[in-house]
Amino acid sequence: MLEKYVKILKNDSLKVTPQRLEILRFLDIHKSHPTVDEIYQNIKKTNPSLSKTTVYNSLDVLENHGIIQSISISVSEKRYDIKNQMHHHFLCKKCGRIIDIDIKCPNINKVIEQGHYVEEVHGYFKGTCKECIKKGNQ
Amino acid sequence: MLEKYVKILKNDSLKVTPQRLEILRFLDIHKSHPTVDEIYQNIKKTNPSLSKTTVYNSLDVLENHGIIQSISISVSEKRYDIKNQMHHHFLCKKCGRIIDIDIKCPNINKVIEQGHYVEEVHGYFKGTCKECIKKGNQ
DNA sequence: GTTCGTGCAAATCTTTTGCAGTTTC
DNA sequence: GAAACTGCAAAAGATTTGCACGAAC
Repeated sequence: MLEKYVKILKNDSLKVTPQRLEILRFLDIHKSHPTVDEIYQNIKKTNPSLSKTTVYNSLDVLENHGIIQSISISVSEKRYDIKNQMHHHFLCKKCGRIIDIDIKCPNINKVIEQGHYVEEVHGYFKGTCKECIKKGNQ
Repeated sequence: MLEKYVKILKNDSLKVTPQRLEILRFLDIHKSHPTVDEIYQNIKKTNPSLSKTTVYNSLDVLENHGIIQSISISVSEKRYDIKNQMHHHFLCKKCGRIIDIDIKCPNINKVIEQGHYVEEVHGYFKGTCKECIKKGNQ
């Protein structure tokens, strides 16, 4: 898995550092849309010298190169996600989880018709997730 | 126009204060999706005693009662918007404007089919707006 | 008169900046 | 060896909290 990211970093002429690889590995394994602090705290366990500044720097660089994306689904902090095939997000207001929604890009053609050039589409849905409904979680 | 909002506040058994009315009036007139600070600075001009805490408090209350909505289209601060009929948002990466997009709710049925209960849908599009394309704004 | 809202100051939390030292290529 | 990256400490920016006073009903 790491070879894939080594290749991606090199292709973008970014330096391959252990910190960047750990962040990418973490995002690849944990599809939980973690916050900056969650990423930092977890990687710090095995790399105690890690600094939060590096996490911020790396996430910025990786996002600018389109390798990861940030999700700002109106919770206090930003969350991050590996940018694989296009998908959207559902925020459960009951349990707070953010769930991937794999549907086609919503009416993008209508926006293009209006004359704008569209590079990104983010669909954010909010409500109560399937599991919370089952559990009767109010 | 203010009568409309007096009625809405009373219906929700919220107290009708000049601060809340001014905030609602500001959001109703300026469809520019202002930040907390923009709202604060503008209303302060005519109501010098206004405090930013009150702006935060009022926006929270109004959002929780579904009268306004916040937009977190991955710019640093939250932005606010009167919640009228469903619409989505386009962020121009060149000029920074947020433009209302009046299209039908993107594939919401697909999400409902997956078993979730959907209350809100926010479509965020990013790219270059019509005007910036015309101007050749890079 | 009671409840709710406002405004101030201080605190908290997230993110950014400047810079010296280190690593990558 | 040059350019890029890391990590620390300090700064900045946004938002929240506690609380006394004031306004709304």
